[in-house]
Amino acid sequence: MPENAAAPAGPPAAPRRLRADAQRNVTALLEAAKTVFDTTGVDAPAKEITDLAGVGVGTLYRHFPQRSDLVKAVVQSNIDACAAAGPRLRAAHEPAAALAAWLREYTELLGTKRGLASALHSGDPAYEALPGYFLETLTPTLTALLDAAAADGEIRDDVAAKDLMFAIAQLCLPVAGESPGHSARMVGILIDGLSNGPRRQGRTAGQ
Amino acid sequence: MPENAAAPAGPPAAPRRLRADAQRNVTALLEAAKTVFDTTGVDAPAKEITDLAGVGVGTLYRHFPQRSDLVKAVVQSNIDACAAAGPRLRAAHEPAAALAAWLREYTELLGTKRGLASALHSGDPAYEALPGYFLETLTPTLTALLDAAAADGEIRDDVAAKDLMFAIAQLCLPVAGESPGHSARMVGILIDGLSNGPRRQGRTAGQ
DNA sequence: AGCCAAACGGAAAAGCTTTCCGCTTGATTT
DNA sequence: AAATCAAGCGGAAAGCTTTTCCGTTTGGCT
Repeated sequence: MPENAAAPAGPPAAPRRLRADAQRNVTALLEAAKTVFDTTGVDAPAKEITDLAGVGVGTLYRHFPQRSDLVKAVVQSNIDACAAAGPRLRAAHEPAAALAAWLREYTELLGTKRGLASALHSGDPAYEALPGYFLETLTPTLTALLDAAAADGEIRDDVAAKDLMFAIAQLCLPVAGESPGHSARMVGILIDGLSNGPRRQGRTAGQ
Repeated sequence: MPENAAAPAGPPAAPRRLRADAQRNVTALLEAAKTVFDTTGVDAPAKEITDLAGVGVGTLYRHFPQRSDLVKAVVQSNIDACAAAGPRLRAAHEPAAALAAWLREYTELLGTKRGLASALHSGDPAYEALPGYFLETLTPTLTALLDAAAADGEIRDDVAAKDLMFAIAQLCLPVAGESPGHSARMVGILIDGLSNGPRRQGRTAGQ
């Protein structure tokens, strides 16, 4: 029963329509936070984010009452972006290629956004809802991609979206002493393993 | 002037022997931290810990220069305790029973000490060494238990310690919307699956 | 134009971690 | 047993961060 309009993947939960400048600031903050989290880490001081966004701290805390609300919003935004990539890739590529490309994007979501993994596992009650959001948002996307590729006969049809998501998540867990690209390489092999067709070289390994 | 001395499984790294009262305080702090982390969470203020331990903050920071050092020490202590349980259980029970009991202890280590999982996955460089310590310490313990039970023919002999450890760790990852006992139940099933003997009821399910 | 609630900025408050230093005390020597 | 003194202690204060507060600005509306 969300009756409010225009809140694509909003920050916390917007009960009323935001003023134009406020909406702009929220977007700027989210963007800045994404950048800073990737650069300095999730523990970066709020000041760094507000400076980059060009707003005062008061503005940050108006929209994200707690620091964790901002982290949560960024993670959700990353998840949303990954989900949105599904239809886009499907429109631009053949089913199997779209699937492979999306899985690489998903891998990157897990591997490069350190904040995501730690938020998911932190045990902090503020992030309790995230794993659920993660699954609810991404499972349909992957299911659609899998179904399309399976319908074409390009890949095996006995893999459930959720299983694949978990398996890749598992592969992306950081293991002490492995080079950074290790996870991506393993996932590449897994992706190749989905294929029904003849072995192709360089499809998932190269960029 | 021999400055090297015994440091059983000390806090950070003790280059010289501690004075008796200092040793007592370190122990008290570790004990207090364990309690507080389990109660209030890993983010509990240091004050709560020093109060419970009955020491001043200065004392805490003398022994654990950074907050993360204390967390690290507690995690290591938990790992050590789990490792120490191996020989103890082996002495007190038959091989297969000892193995099952130890795996339950290991499950508890993963499941109830929220701090461990989040420290392992946090990405904070302060905890980088922990996954390695975890494996190095627990793998030999489990290997010994497995070998003993396998030698008796009580369990299958085609399971490597590391694989089992990872599998259980995987089962213990928190999944949104599952009851708290879910992980333990699943692990119980896995443990039963190791057995070569006739199905027994209530061995791993009950407490 | 003029109104005013929404939104802003940033100073101040609150809270945590970490440092500092004068005082206390366990161990050692005499 | 007393003296000595470096190791160790406690807690006040410094340094950072997050969070609150409030006077000022401004977008949306009439």
